[in-house]
Amino acid sequence: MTEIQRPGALYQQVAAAIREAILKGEFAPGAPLPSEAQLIERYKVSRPTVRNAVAALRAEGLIEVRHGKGSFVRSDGQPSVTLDRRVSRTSEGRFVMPNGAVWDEAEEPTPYRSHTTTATGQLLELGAEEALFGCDRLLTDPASGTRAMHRTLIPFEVAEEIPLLAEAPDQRPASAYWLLTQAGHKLWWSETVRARMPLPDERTALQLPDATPILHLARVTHGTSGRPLILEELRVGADRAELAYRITADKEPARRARG
Amino acid sequence: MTEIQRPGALYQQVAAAIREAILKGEFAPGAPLPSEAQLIERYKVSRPTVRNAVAALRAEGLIEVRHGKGSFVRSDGQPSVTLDRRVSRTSEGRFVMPNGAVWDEAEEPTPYRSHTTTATGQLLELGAEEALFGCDRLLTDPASGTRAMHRTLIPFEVAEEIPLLAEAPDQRPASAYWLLTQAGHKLWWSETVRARMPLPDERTALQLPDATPILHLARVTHGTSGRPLILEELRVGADRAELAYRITADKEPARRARG
DNA sequence: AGTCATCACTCGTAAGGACAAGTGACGTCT
DNA sequence: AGACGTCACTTGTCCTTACGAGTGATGACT
Repeated sequence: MTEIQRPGALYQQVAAAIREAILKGEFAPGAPLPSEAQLIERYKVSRPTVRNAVAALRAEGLIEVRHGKGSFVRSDGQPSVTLDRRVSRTSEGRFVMPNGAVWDEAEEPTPYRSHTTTATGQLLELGAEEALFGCDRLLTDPASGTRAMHRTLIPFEVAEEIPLLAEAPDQRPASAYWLLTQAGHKLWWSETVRARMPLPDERTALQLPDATPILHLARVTHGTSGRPLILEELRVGADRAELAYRITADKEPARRARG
Repeated sequence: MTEIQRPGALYQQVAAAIREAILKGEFAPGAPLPSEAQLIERYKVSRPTVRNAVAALRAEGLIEVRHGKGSFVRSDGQPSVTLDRRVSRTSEGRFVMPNGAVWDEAEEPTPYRSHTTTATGQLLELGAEEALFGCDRLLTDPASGTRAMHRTLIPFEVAEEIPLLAEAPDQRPASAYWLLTQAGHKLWWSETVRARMPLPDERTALQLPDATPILHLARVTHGTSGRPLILEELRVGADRAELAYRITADKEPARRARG
């Protein structure tokens, strides 16, 4: 290491030096970084040290490494898709998902029967092991290449009350909303948002690059009856998508807290 | 490696074996994993290979490593705080932030003068380098230990029109909302949500563990005039916090798209 | 001219050794 | 009994060496 000795570990000094160089603009977004061999010579350190530094920057999401080609500065790029999470209705009363147009289904969805887990049971205000319909979709946005995993869960009890719902649990959510409305429900939704690192299967299914978290949404449809009607889950790579909400002031007192 | 040879790299096989063992419940959340030495003996591989495998699991957020103590299974814990992102008003019309009660300010906030960047300028529908007031806060929730970074940005032009706003730009957002309302504005908000890996300074400020993304919110306050009034940014570790929104159907046609 | 082998470059994987540094318990000394 | 040093354990850092594997250009062969 030819330079500073400050922050501690050698590889961190190297990482910091490269990070500075990038942020200073010495390496433009998309441009290749020096190869490992060059970094070894530049900073007079061994290869593991260089690789350790590169790994750190990779974990930060600052660079991207391609086998056989080199390391490249990641464009600090904004997400290319904004998912508008509002629910709109046409003048005839039909539901329109603002982003419904851009999503394409990769495969024909096939509904299945399953049961609530502790997590999904809590969101649906049911116990564990309660029967429900499920339907998974892999959505893609051809324009941006964004992928997302969508899951619809409908409790048996709810499906039984809405005949058409039980016959075709593979419908898109907007259809289910319409059926529920025709059954006399006035709908509203609660949505929770989390971010976490993807599991290995999510990484491959969503084709995520390194150091890319996913946004994990859970939307619960509420009707006029007390209990939740539908649970939808959406998982999407945070490198590609951002969410948009609209908020208006309401008069209800604040409640809710968990922990 | 004493077992399977399938997926490719040795360290990935080791990582997969450990991952399986964890998910199978062989190691309970919070329990210590075998030490590196034990893993070396168990799988008959070298130390770098074991460390590589452990590093992979760490990047997945599955385990946590403490220097001098060992590796531990991370509790797949749900976030301990749910941030209700609604805006409520009391019967007198005052604004109440649902989570305002739990947040504590670590230091006295000091407002400053700054300028829009391309990112903040776009959200405020201003150009770059436009003058504005800024005020940063480090929020903490003593009960859960959750930390968050909050920033308020108010364009000069807006502050000039609302006298009290310009005199005390360090007020909490609810106060600013109140002043805007008294100036005749009927408020609504648009909020965008992103997730990304933290920068080094965010990691330390928010005291984030490894492989923990942050949720990055941008809330824009809109009034009766056409232009945005306030921009608030909130950054919080996704291991501790989740977001909650309430959605009602509206009749506006879908718009918006970026990319 | 077109096809394909080769080569030089890149990063990925794996092993081995050595020492530093954090942690906690045990045992000795005061 | 209490304080403190030591020691055995843990992970962290760093080096050397070697080979495997993906990529693209060069050049020879057909």
